[in-house]
Amino acid sequence: MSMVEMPKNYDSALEEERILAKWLDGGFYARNEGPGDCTVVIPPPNVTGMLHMGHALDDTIQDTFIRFNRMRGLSTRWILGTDHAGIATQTKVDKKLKSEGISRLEIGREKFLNACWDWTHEYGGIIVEQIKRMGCSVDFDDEKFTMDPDYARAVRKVFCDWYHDGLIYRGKRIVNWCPSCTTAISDDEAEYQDEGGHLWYLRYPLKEPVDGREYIVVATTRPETMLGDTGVAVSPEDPEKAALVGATVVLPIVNREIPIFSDWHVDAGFGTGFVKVTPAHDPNDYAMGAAHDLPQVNIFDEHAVVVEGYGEFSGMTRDECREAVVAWFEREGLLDHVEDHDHSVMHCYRCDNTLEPWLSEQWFVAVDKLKGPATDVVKNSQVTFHPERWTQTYLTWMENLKDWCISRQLWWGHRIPVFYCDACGWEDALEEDLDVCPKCGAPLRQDEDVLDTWFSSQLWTFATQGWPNNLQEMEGHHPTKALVTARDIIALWVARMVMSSLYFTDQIPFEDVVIYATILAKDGSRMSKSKGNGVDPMDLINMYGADAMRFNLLTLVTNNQDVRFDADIKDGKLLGSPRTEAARGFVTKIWNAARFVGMNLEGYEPGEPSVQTPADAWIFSRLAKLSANVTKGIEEYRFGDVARDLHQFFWSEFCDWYIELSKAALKGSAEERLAAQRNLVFVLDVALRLLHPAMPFVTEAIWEQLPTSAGQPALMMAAWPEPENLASWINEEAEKSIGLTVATVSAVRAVRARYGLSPKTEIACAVKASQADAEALLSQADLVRNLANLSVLEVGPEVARPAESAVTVEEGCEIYCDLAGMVDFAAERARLEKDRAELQKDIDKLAKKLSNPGFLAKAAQEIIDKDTAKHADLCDQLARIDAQLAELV
RNA sequence: GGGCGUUUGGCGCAGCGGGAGCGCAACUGCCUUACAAGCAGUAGGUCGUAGGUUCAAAUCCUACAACGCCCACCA
Repeated sequence: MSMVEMPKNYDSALEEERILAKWLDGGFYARNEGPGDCTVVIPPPNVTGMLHMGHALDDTIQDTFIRFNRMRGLSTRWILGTDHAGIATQTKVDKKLKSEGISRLEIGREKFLNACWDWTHEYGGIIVEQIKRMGCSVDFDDEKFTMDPDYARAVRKVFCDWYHDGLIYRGKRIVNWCPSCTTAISDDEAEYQDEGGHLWYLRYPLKEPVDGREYIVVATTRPETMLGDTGVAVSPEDPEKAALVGATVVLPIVNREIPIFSDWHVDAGFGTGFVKVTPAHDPNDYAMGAAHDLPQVNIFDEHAVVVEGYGEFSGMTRDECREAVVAWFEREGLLDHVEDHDHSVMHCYRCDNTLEPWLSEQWFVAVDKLKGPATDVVKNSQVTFHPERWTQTYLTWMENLKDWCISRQLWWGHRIPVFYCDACGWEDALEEDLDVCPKCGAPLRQDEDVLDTWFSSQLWTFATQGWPNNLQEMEGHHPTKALVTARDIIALWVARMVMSSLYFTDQIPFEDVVIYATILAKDGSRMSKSKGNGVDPMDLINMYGADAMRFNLLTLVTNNQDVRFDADIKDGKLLGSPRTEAARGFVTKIWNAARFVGMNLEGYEPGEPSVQTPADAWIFSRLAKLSANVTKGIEEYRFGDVARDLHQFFWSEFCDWYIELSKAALKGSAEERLAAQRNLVFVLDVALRLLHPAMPFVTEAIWEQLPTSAGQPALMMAAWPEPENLASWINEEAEKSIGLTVATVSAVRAVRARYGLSPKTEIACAVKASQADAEALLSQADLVRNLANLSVLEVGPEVARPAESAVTVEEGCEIYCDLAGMVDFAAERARLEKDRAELQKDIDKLAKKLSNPGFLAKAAQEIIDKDTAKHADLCDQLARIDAQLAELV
């Protein structure tokens, strides 16, 4: 296809496939060597499913940033990978197997892991294809996975080093246990949900009456846990109960004798002021139990079913047990009363089951030594958050950080590399497997648990770059430049990467953390599968093209923390997205501007751009400023501003005016035509380069047709228009001069529209302007005549106003359109009077301001000067309108 | 309970101390050979409420309201 043959509409599906193949075949996605480094790691998507709008936004931002830096010649590489997402994937695979009538427990660990790998390959492949279709220039030839052998070695080394350095320890703790997934999950993975519940007031008899009291009353939301009570606590600041401290309670049902003691955890004002203490089933009670040496009685098994030894209650689930216990108390007359009580309950973020605080043996990372350095690098701005406010989120989390439970009772994940000898009690963390005990020779047993997914993904910036075996590979490419991610994993992931990277590489993992807004549905609710209101990025690409989706997404990148995505969805099907459609309109606009240039290239010879007309000087000046704004904007991650700047320039300046202005020159002499061609090609070429990071496909498709691309491999590898190379084009006078042209043409067009005069009707126009302005305008008299369809254009300081004319006052000029015999002047009079009233209002306002002594005394001189000039200008305009009104009969 | 964000024309959003903007939608007129997914023009807002600071407030401060998010706690 040549530029002359470009079809009217850009076929995104056709071009995207072709261009993508060209980029991939060209090997352009591999590392680009150069001075300065811009290595970026993709936040690895979970292999659990398809990409959603969050990924689309995330990846668009990164790709725009990467393409920009690649064009600037930096050493760029965008590292691709996916995350095994332990619990999430295991849940999905479990479900899939269950639907086939297969149970995980039946087939065993090895076969189950094979099923997980199959799943990973299938969905990992889909995700990679989707990333490709978005135009993301990641290094597809070197895809990482958090369970790759190399990666696994890195994970294992980290575990062993921390184990031997004393940062990893094992302990019996209360953890958030999911009885359905039968695993511990971290605090960060637990979700609180408010639920309506009850407070049951239970009577616990005292062994010996105290001051005549035979029983005390405790209030609880979880009566079933009373089977595990080993104490009753009161507040130390509760004088009424002081006498009871030290007394003994006989726990109903189990007849256990338990003490009453005082502890600061207790709030005397809540319930009865007596708290039943169940150290094995509540984090606070655990702490109290530890402080007061209470036994820990575990009443639940891993499925939250009551264990043996509790008579009729054994074998009951939590809920059954609750009912039975309450019934028992009621029957025995020990149920004092019941109140409604709303409270929040922890749920598993995966299966949504109610979590059970459960005492079990788990592995932990001690964070004391890690949090200090990780706090410092953010406080001293080595790591910078964009927008800046997320710094606080990070620091607050870091400050309140508790030891991290890293073991999970799952199969899919990195198995904990701790080996035990049951014969002699030997135990160690090993980087290589060992079969027999080095001490006694007995067979060894490896820990059954796997590591939390975040334990492996915390190494993402360096374990994807050769660490620890090939430190050469990382050299110069770590720290990475930017991490672009969602705010909900600042704590889970970002913070942990900082901690581990500082510990193992002595470097921060990245310099900038870019937090993008959460994309919400049109009505402000979260997009979710269950609601069926989620937008599939692939649907958007199919409907509007990847460039349109990307551009639309970039316009959404502002300081906001949420954005509503304006898409209509019905039953999970995308009906349309007005803003993406508008973005596609922009793509089409770019395509057609290029098509115009292509249609006018006959006789073109390569050559430098040159200023022939004020319009040339003006567009070059605008282009130079655009380059500066776009460059700075991308450097500062202000993608919304960048998108708006590009749109404004290309559409409102280049297309609406420069192309229109160039039409006359294209019809001029051979020299004028050639100069115009060269200038059009030049501006289009630079504009395409500036647009390319945001809209890679359409710009590449056009650019390869441009004469300036001859002999060059691809726009994505072409040089970035550096602001300093264009700065000499900046020309304020030219911008002013085109301002006059625009004002004149607009004035005539407005007059036409106002009086319903056809664009085909020629109008005689006269402009009264200063000598300098008149000269500037006259230099483009032909253009103005053309654009406004004028029969005559008269310009000068002494031009006379035709008797029956419409007058526009703008830019210090008076623009007269001779309308003799064409219109009703009563309307013109009314319009002028309306203008006059508005002017008068502005003048009064300004006059008031300028007569305010406070303003004159305190305002900056330049503001005063500006307002004074403005006031004079408005008064001048008013005088002109008055004069015109006087002349209108 | 602590923190954060948002509130600007019908819709989606910029602006964040000196005369209220953009895109879409609306209305009017144009099929002007790059583009009707276009062009030209018009209309529409006392910038959530109430105070305060300032010569000057959409913009800064305080309180309040609505909506949303995060963290903590809830025997």
